[in-house]
Amino acid sequence: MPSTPDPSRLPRPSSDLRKLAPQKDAQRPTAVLVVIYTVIDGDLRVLLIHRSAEPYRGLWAIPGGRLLPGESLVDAATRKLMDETGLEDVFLEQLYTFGDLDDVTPGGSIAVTYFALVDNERARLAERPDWRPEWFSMRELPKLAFRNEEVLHYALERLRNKLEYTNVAYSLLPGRFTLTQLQRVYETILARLLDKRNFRKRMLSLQIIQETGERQAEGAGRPARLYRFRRREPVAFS
Amino acid sequence: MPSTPDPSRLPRPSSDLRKLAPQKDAQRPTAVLVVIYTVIDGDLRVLLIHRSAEPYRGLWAIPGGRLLPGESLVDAATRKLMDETGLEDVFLEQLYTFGDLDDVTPGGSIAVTYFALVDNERARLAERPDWRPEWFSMRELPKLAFRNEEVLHYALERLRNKLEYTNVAYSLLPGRFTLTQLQRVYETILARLLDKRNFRKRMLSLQIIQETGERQAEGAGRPARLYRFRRREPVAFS
DNA sequence: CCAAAAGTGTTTTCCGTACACCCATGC
DNA sequence: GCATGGGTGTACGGAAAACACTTTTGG
Repeated sequence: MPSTPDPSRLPRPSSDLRKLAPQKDAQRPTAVLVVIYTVIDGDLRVLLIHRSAEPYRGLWAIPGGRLLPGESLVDAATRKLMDETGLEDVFLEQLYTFGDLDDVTPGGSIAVTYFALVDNERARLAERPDWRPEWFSMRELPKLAFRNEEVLHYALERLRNKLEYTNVAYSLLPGRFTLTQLQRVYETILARLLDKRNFRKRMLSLQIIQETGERQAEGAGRPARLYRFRRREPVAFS
Repeated sequence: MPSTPDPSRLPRPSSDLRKLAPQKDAQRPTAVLVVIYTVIDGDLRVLLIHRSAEPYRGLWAIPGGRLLPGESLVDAATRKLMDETGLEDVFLEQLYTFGDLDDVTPGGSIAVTYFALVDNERARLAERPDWRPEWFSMRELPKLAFRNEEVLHYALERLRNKLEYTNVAYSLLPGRFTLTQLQRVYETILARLLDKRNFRKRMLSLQIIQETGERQAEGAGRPARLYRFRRREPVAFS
């Protein structure tokens, strides 16, 4: 964006700068990355892409790519998410913009990162021989390209925060779910056990979920009530 | 950043794209903007630059500019802050990355925004006839360029949040200050009155400030004790 | 002595946490 | 009838919120 130029520092003729570093640096390349999380088997997992070419061939990376002409940032993130999971109406939020991930491109590049939460049951991973997507447990990450560890850990921190004071979990669960399922999701992401009674009390008092009237039996044991989120869009508490 | 290319959607020969929209869009120009807040006379103010050239000549805009070759994002923000205020060791944090502010540059541009908090007493605004900087009350903003209103309101929201659970106020006050001064800063930013006793109890119990042993009398009235922040760097509570 | 600003405690309410047993169903 | 998972209430402690008067100084 042009915005305000920089006429303050005096002894810096902009023509000189232009000569030293033309387009290349003034227009550093920009990519959009999307950290996609899901919960499978009580395990927080992240979608990574197997790199089939240099740089970092053979390592794994957060899905992402360049902006298309005329495409907005969030549209690019939405498109990547759709490409990789087939999903669209899920939680997706800008995370952070990194200027220091890329140690390969001369002059560096800029990565605008987003993070998304998907219900594993609904996600359909793209099937391709190269640039293959795969879910990885956050507890056993493979070797990553482009300092992507940093992005993943930052995203996890944000996810944990969001979980505490918003209803983002809606995006990790099917339309109807039991309170135990919901609690498992929370426990998985927060990496600690929660008290069943306190958890239920809190979820119900926050008014973010409601009973459906339906029940679901799984194997032995008393059938569980099914609930749904009142709103399937981000809502912050208090 | 190159990261994972996008080999998923098949019928899109990249050579065609290149023809339709060459460098221009694949490397959309990037600027760094810095929202700089201060508190003057119980008023939250923001530093704006008077635009001396098109586009949006005569309107006011958030200070910002292009990245220099090899410069990191935070370095660019730090440099802008220094250029405009002469200050360096103040609170500065990335805010958000906007892709939709610029309705002038063909193909758009990307604005990575930061926000900073400065002590008005220490700030020395750049003196220049053109691109003149000036403090504006957030309650009486002038006509702004580039949808900058959106950025300012988002920044204010973040500032209010940060104020509640971090010590960022250190960056808005001189090294020594009275509890009443501190309370005024909080009230100004939060736009509501606070209870003196509860405020003091909280500030002291959080252990973020400490007595200096000094006192300060201003006009009539009992002299106030002077305090300082224990740490002049961002710290989150609890 | 009076105006002006600093400083100080107690009570109540609310929320988070700790904690253990009964209920409904399948096999 | 027993194993399995679902479902429930109460007591405690700490933090936030409400609320009014005394103290110290300058003029």
